[in-house]
Amino acid sequence: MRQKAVKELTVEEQFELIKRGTVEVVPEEELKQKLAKAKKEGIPLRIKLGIDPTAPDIHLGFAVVLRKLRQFQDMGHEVVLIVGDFTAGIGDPSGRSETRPVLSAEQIRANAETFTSQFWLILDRSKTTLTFNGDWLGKMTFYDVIKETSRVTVARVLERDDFQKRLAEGRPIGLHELMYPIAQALDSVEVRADVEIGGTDQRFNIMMGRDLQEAHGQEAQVGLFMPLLPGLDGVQKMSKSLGNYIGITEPPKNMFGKAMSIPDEVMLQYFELATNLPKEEVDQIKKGLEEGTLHPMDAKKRLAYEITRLYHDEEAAKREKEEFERVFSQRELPSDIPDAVVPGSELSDGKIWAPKLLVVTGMAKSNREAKGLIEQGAVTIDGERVADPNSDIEVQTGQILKVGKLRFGRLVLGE
RNA sequence: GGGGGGAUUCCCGAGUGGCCAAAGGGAGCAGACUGUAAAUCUGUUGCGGAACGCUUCGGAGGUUCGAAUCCUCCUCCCCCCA
Repeated sequence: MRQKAVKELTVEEQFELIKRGTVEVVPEEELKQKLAKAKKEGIPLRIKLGIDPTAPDIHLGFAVVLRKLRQFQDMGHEVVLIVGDFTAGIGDPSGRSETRPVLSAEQIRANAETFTSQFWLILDRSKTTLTFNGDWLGKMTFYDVIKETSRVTVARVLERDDFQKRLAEGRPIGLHELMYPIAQALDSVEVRADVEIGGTDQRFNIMMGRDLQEAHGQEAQVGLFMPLLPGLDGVQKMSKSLGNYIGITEPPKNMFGKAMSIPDEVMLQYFELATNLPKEEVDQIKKGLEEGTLHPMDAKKRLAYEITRLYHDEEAAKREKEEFERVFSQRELPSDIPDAVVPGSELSDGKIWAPKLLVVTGMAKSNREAKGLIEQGAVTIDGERVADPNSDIEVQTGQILKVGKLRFGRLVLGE
C-alpha cells in the first residue's frame, strides 16, 4: 500500500487520494493550494490530530482517522499528534449528551502510554511528531486565557449541537466545557497546523481552529472530516465507552468473531472504512450483494478476514476463518478450549450441584444466574443437555462444558 | 440571594405508608428460527441451593408494627427571578 513519494504525485493526484473516504474537506480549494505550495517548496504539510487519552485502546473507528494520516505520510507529509493531557482534564463535549468525566493525571498518563504504543501499528513513526498540549496550554496565565476567549462570542459557542441539545433537555453544561473548543483551537495555533483531521463530530472544534489561527495571523488550517464507523451494534458510533468496538490489538479470534457479529447493513461501511481493499473490489462486493450473487455471510467472512489480516497476518486470518466455519457452520468444537477448573473441595462423590459448576468455572456470576441458564437449556456437557437446575451431576476431567453458543470449557478436576 | 422542580435497579422511567425485589420500555443474556447478522416469538436479568430470608430506590438520621413513599439535615442537578 505504499504510495509514491510527494514529489512523484501531482497535486491533483494527491488531492484525489486524500479526498477519498472523507465526508468533507473544508475548504477544498485551500487544500489544493497548500498541496501545491508544499510540492513547489518541498516542505511537507503538517497534519494535526488531537487525541484525548480518555480511552486506552485504539479501535477500528479511530483507525479510520489514523489510516488517513498514514496516507498523508506515505505521500511525504508530516503528522503532528497532540495528546490532550491538558484537555482531557476538561472533557470534550463533542457528541456527548452528558458531561464527560474528568480523568486523573495518572489515568491520563497511563492511557497516553497505551495509545502511543499502538499508534505505530498504523503510523510511520519517523514522520510523526508527538506532543502533549499540557506543554503550552498548561503554561497560559488566566490573562492569556481571557484574551483568547474574547475572540469568541457566547452565541457562537452555544450554536453547537451538543450544547443546544443539552440546553433543550435541561441537562447540565459546565462552564469549562465551553472552553474546550478554544483549547483545541489553540493547539492548532501552537503547532501551526496545515490540516486538521477528525471525525465529523469534530467539526465545531476544527472550525474554531481556523478562526483562532487567523486571529493569530496564521494561515487557516483545512478541516478534513472522516466518517464515523458504526459500532458492532450497527447503530451508534464505535466507541470504547459503549463497548461496541473492535480494538486493533485484539487477538485474531476476537477480531474475526466481532467482525462477524456486525449487522449486514453496515458491512459495506466497514469494507470501505476499515479494510485496505481497493475501491473496485468493494464496488464488486456491493454489486454482488445487491444482485444476490454474493451471500451476505460470505461477504462478511471476507470482511472479517480482511480486518484480521490487516492487524495480524494472512495466516491468522485464514486460521480464524476455518475455525469459525468449524464451530458455527459445522457446529463442531473449537480447536482451542480453555480449561475450566473444578476445585476438589466443591465435589462430593465426584458430583457437583449443577449451578455451582457454572459458578466455580466462571461461566456464571451467581447461582441464580446459573440456574436461569440451566432452566433455559443453555448448558450442555459433552453435548448432553443439563436440564435440571437442582441436580447433582457427575463430572470428569476432559468433559466439555458448553454454556450458550460461545462459552466453552474443558473440565479439569482439581485436588 | 429568592422561588419552584428533581435524584428509583445496567439505561430511560412508573411508583406518594403494607398487595414492592419495585410497572413499562430500552439494553443484556438464553431458547426457537437462522447465516453466531438483522427481524420475529418465548423466557430471563439483586443475592443466598427450596420454604423463606437478606440487601437495594442520592447520603445520614428519625417517625411507624411496617418507609422507595412521611419528617429533619446534607449532597448533587434542572428551571424562573436577581
